Amino acid sequence: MKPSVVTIEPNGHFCSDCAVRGAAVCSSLDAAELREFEHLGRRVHFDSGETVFSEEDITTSFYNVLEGVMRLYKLLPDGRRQIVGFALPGDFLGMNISGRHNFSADAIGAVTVCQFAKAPFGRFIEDRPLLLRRINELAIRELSQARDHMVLLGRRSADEKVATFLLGWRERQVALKGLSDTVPLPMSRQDIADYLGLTIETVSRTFTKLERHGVIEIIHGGISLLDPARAEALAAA
Amino acid sequence: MKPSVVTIEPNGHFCSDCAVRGAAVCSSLDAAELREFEHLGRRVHFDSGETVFSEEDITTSFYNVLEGVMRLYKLLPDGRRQIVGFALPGDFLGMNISGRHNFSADAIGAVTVCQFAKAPFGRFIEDRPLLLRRINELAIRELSQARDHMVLLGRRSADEKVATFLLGWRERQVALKGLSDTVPLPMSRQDIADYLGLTIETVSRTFTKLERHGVIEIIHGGISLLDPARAEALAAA
DNA sequence: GCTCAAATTTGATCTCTGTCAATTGGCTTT
DNA sequence: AAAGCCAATTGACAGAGATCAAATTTGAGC
Repeated sequence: MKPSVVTIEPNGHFCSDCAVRGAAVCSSLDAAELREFEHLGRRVHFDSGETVFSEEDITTSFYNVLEGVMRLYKLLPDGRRQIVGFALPGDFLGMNISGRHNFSADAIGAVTVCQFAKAPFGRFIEDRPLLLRRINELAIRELSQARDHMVLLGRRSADEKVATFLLGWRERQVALKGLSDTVPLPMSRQDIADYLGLTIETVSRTFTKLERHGVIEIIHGGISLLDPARAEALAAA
Repeated sequence: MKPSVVTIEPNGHFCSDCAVRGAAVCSSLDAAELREFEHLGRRVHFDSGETVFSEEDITTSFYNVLEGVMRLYKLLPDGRRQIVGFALPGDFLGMNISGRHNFSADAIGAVTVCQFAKAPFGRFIEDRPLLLRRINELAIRELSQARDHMVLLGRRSADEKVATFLLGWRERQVALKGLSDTVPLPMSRQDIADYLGLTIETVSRTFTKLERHGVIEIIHGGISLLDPARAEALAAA
């Protein structure tokens, strides 16, 4: 939204104690490579609502999300928006073949990324097939998720969409922070609507309905999943 | 649909005069590698309607489409279907990280594929980073297409969906067979509906409406694009 | 050419979700 | 605490596309 005010920590971070080490691209590197890799990336912070990169921008960097949540979206000429995904710690952004980003990304809440300039990163990959393999793995995983989301967008009802979203989001939280039935939802209702191909009103009504039926409880900044089994049933339909 | 009757040409085909050489994965191989590669793949034919592989099947092979069209789709438990793409000559199928296919694929009309057993193909890639790079490129391109399709499914009207589909399909035909305003549509209306997240009736009505307005002419086995400019306008909206 | 089945088109109606509008709630600023 | 603002909720209504149903066209055998 607003022009980015970016804070670059000049120095003093180490991959070896990186929060996402193991989950991220860098999991394919050994200790020696990691030390070299360290010099390629810079930690960069973004404040809530800041845009990290925009669709059609020339790709100058790749990004490894370290902390926070980002929304990834595409806009139609008339302003309609489709959120194509939410990025969480461990996600790797910026791959493309056109040399331009094919979606926009902005921070939902405070975000920290590990930013790599495109050229040196490309050179680093060159003779590290394992890293390329890892990147390929991530791309294929995303492709699979994208296809799942197509099914949701094209063939599921509003109720199913919302239930599926809540369960899927919880799943990701669990993978990141461990099991809990309290699901934080840092994104707005509008974000959820644009992710599910619905309107904000329909999302809101569906949340209310789920709450009335005792499936969830709407709490500040998220929901509490009271009846996971019923939610699963709604999602599968 | 029916159990597959597969014809394996025992021998006598050569990558060097393969129709998709250059467009496909193999474009990254040099002459020497190609000769070795030749022994890995077998040409296999599928008749119209035959299933090449099914979602959740253990992945035993990769496929390079040589001729024909395939529909790639996912089913919900209750039978609703979402077609996640159509595969044309040059497309590479079977990549996944779970070891299982994450969609089903069947032949629309007669199809020829170049089939590779998973293990030897994996070994062949092992020490050929260029091939891996090429596969990665294809995955990333598909990912980009998948995201475009999410926008269509989530945020476009029926008219826009159909117009976008016709233009996109024509584009692929052009890339494959050269420019023509006659667009063959080998897939059924139901397939188109399941690709666009619509019903067959809506697709049919939209075709009729486009024809009434002089944008297309519905011809045997396809359409003729009478007014590409107006179609573009409808698609962009 | 004739028959039967399947695909497509067309029509009538319904309903889910969108649109428009007003209200409520939460948070920040003063 | 009051004012102002934005996000979220709720209500009333409308419409795009789905559903149900029937007619028509197309294609495969015979």
